[in-house]
Amino acid sequence: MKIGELSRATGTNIETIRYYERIGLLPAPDRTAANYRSYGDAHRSRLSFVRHSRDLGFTIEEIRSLLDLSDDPARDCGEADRIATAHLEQVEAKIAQLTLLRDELERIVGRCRGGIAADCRVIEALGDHRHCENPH
Amino acid sequence: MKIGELSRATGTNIETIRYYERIGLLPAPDRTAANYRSYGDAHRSRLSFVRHSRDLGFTIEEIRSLLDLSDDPARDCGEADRIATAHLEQVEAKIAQLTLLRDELERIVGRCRGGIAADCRVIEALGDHRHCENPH
DNA sequence: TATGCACCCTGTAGCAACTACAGGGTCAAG
DNA sequence: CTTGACCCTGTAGTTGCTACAGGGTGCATA
Repeated sequence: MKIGELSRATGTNIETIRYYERIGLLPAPDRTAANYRSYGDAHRSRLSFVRHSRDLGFTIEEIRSLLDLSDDPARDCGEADRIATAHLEQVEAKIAQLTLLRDELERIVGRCRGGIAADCRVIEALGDHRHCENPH
Repeated sequence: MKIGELSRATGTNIETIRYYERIGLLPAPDRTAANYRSYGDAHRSRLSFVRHSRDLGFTIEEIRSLLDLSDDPARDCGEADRIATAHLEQVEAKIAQLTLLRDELERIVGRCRGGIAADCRVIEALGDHRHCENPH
């Protein structure tokens, strides 16, 4: 399969596939006589793994570790669980932070009554942290 | 006030202050005889505005628009409200997305019973989107 | 007077994770 | 034989900083 097909099969931008190869996340595939990349099923499932992990918010380095693990089926699986657990904690922390932020924005938004900027409570609130009720 | 003082007064990295000046977010201050930047209260409150807005997740370009508005007190304030409302909606969308993601990660994490990678359900789940219950 | 240290300056390069060209080659259909 | 879709490499841009390298300034202390 050529790069365009792999791109469609996995929903990945062509440039991104080449980027993953360049940084060593995907192995370099064979080439055709015309120097086109030629992929097989192993490439497709590896790329799916990468995309799915990226969609779940794992970093490239985390994915690299996860791929190393799955490349060596004899290794201890606990490491994969640790990476995923740590990532889950990060996501939870991010949600908590964004929730505080949302509450603060809700307080700020809608206080504007359509006057002129000099009287704007939105601008006033942005300029002065003391108007906030939460740390953020 | 020199840049180090402004840095401490606003909790902003010195390099970041110079960066904001370079991209035109902060006006270039006067210089001392030794070519040191010399800031006044107007700079400090403008920088506080920028920092606070960044903490609330506004982009540099959004902040640029908000600053333009506050620089011209006669202008219509509705624009500030529109920017803040749009931003709030983005934050809400991000929270919703991260929540789906968290649910998915929770399903994946903890399924590992400490075996070997070949049997790892974490790795299996990452490789196959069909194990997911949500879009993400 | 020397010298040490904290502070300041400019300019450039790095980070993550792509994305977007420019400038070229290949291949099948009409 | 040309058109159009596809592929190649290499480099530069994106956001919002952060981190040097290599130098200058200013003040207190030995």
